[in-house]
Amino acid sequence: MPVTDRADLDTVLGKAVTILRAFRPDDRVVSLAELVRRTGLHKATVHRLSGDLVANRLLDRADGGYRPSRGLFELGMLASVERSLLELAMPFLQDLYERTHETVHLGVREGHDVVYVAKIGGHRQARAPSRTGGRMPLHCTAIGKALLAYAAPDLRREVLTGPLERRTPHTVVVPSILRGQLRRVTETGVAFEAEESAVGLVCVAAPVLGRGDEPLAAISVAGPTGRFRPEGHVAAVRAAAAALGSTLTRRDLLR
Amino acid sequence: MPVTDRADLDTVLGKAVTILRAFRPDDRVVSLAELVRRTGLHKATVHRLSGDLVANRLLDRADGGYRPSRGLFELGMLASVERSLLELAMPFLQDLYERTHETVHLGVREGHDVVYVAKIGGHRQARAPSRTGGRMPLHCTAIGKALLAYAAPDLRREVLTGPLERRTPHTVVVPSILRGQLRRVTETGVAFEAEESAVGLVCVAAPVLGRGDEPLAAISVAGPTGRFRPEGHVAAVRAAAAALGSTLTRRDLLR
DNA sequence: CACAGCGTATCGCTGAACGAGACGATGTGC
DNA sequence: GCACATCGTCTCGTTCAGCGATACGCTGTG
Repeated sequence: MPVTDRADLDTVLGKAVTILRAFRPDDRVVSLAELVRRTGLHKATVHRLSGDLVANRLLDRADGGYRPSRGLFELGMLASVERSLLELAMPFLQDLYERTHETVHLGVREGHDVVYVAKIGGHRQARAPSRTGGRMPLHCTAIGKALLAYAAPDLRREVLTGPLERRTPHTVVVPSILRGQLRRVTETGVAFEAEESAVGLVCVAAPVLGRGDEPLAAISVAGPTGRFRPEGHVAAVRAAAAALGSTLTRRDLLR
Repeated sequence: MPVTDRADLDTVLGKAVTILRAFRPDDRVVSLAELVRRTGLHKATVHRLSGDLVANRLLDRADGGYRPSRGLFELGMLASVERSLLELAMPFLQDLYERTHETVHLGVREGHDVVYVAKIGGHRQARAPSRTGGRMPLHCTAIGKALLAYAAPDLRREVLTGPLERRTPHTVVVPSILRGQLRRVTETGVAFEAEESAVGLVCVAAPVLGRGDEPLAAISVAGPTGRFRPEGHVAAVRAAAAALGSTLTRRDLLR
């Protein structure tokens, strides 16, 4: 029921963007027919526009279909805000990784989702569904809870009253419980997640606070259930987030 | 004289892409007038299309202009080849960083350029002009030389006979000298760069070889002139590249 | 005050984009 | 073997989205 940010389908540009967004992170190639199905556009239109997108180097032809190209990757990296945030954050994420040797995430809020700006991990990387540039609902991830706990009350209310999508059997879908968790986050400065977004994954996160009201981002450390003890990394995550926060404040990263 | 991949300016899509590509990595916001100047398109056209791009969440309005948005970043991350390469490579890049604590790059070839797919660094990061998603000419970077030395003879000839752009006083612009360097690269398995792309920056790289002829990518370690001794990292870079190469081969990263 | 540069808005004209539909190739079940 | 479905590609007449010349108002600036 969200006012889906659906692109304007009456304009060429809108259709092209719709086609691009029809690709999902995990498919290698998508056939013309599949694109038609996903977008709901006319076959001839998708055929023609896909051809144009290839000509403009936003898509590649491959086997029996299309896939997003390197040119699209390059374009995406022009997003200045993400890039400068990423570049400033990288040293701190590296430190954190080196201290923990677990999967480290950096995420920002967009609507009711968290968008992962960076994900770094080593060989024994947890099987996390997160991807750089990917999305997850706020309410079922540690990063999301960290962002939500420190966000504007209006936003928090919105999320708490809206439907809380169940991702795993452990996802917290009861508003009152979630509210309690968020209160604890503001008390302790860290947020936890226990297999709420993906089975087998636990996580601890801390918000990156700037001068403004809304947190600028959040940092998390994730690992597999069992071996990984999130409590053991509280100090490290908190320190990394705080250090990044004061750096960003000093550099005055504008909204 | 390269058949510049200039987008088709007779189509809406081509113009839109042209506008997007008019943004440079380092500008925060770009005014309408500046976009008009850079693209050569009509003022009214840029005005209208920029509006459409904002409506489709590929651009943001900011202060007195536009800038690439988070939506564009997300789209870019759909590029599957880059993403899967990046995800498989990350652990090895992390190891390399941890061993060296210097700036680590992963790059692939695109035309006569290297495109950086990843860049990780710590606090004492070298002041490198490289950026994730950015480009550099092949002939003046360590990664580029590594890719070039192992590339198809045709490509090597093309680059060597074409103009060799001078980036710094140290850029190698004499074909015969460059050819000699490339020969040494194939003999030793590593490529060097000494302030050839940016003053104050030295670099050592090794190719990531797969089953095919063309190298899949290259890995480099970079640091500031003076303190940083590239020779000291030869073994580490070579090891990382080899390990990644065999992993990619095993996983059969196609094309 | 004159002028230049900017963002925005208007408005007829025209050709790019549209989508119904045809067509050939391939695959699949009977 | 045939009937049928699915797919990618292409054609073609219609029409409306996109076009750009032009105008306007709002800055600064000499």
